[in-house]
Amino acid sequence: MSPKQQRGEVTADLLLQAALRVFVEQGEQKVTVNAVCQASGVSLGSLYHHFGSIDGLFVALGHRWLGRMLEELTGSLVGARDARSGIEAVVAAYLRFTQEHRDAALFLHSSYAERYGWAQGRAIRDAQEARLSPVAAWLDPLVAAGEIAPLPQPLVESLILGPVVAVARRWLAGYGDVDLDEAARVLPDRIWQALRP
Amino acid sequence: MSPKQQRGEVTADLLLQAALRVFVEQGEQKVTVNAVCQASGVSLGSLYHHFGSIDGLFVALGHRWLGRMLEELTGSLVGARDARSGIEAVVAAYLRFTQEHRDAALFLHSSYAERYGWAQGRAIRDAQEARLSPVAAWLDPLVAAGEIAPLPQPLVESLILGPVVAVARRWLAGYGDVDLDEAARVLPDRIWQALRP
DNA sequence: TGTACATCAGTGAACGCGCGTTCACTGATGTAC
DNA sequence: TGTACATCAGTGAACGCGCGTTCACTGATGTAC
Repeated sequence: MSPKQQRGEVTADLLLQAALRVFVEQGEQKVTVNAVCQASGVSLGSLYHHFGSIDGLFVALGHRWLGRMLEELTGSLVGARDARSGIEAVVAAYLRFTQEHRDAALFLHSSYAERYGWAQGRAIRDAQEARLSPVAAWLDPLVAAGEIAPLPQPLVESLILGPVVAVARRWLAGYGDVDLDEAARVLPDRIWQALRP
Repeated sequence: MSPKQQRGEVTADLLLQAALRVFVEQGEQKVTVNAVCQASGVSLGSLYHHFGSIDGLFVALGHRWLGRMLEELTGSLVGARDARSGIEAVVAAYLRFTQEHRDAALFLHSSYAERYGWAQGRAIRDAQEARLSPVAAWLDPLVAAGEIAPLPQPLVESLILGPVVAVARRWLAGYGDVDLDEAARVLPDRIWQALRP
């Protein structure tokens, strides 16, 4: 299924880009094979050649952007020495990604993630755990070392990512009542206050 | 459109219940007119008589449950004297609602809310503001009085509801790694630490 | 370097299915006198 | 209390549209010798 020639890669990329564009501009319901083909200039047959089905296209789109998002989060944690700086890094990375890839962030925050998980059955578990994996893996030793309050891991994660996701969703909704830069400045300290031992 | 006879109300209720059931059991995609009619034992024509369209049914379902949820949150704040007790009340109310109405909570946390908003155009603004309205209205004077840290209102809301929503979503996903009762016990204090002046 | 062949990539007409919706109708309920 | 009538509620066959998918085919690219 993965392209073996360069032009194949280009075509697949055109389709993925078009799918995201249609999703953002026209809504999830309108992401049909015809709409994507028309928006990309690629033929119907090519879509099936590369992705097998419209669901396959969705899965590939989610895979691509979830992967890129995770890279950002993982990368942001590499240089973090203590809990505080790590929290700051993750918050900043999440909000920066949201700002720089608004379309993809809208897609990732949509119901797609759920259906993607459902369709994949067990994969929902892995996918979801993978999603939080870099953050969770980074947190575990800190909680054990007493640098973070002794709470169950899911609660720690929720206290960190919950406010960030909420702010991101609000910004994505486009009310204009949220400033991501300000949030990146203000939130880490507040979140840290919630987590200190 | 609203029923004028008792049996009409019963029928409409059967349809709303069936729609939620199909949504939870078979997924958003499968909530079709035929599926809902079959699950409810109500005829196709009746669905259209009461709701006008499948979208109308969705809108009514969202309206019903969003309303009930807001009632819970609003009610929980009536007896709250200070910021701490208010936070505790809201967190408890949100998690209790999630636990007691798992199906409805799944629906409310789905992408439906977004499409509902999109379809209604401007109403997205009102709906979303209405959603946070009880909490926001209760917060404003507290921030002004210096009982809560001087942050923009959206950030305060995100710091309160963000972790709660994150925990609720995680519980709804069914990994079984989250205990809502424990969360209701632990989270309020942590959230309060994040918000104290 | 040239030729033959296999594989990959791209195309678009055609198909069938299931969706949302309509409509003409029957039956139940409420109301006026 | 009884009767006539209007409105509300319920029914399901029928329709048309657009969806995802298939398929037989052409063209491009890579490879073996």
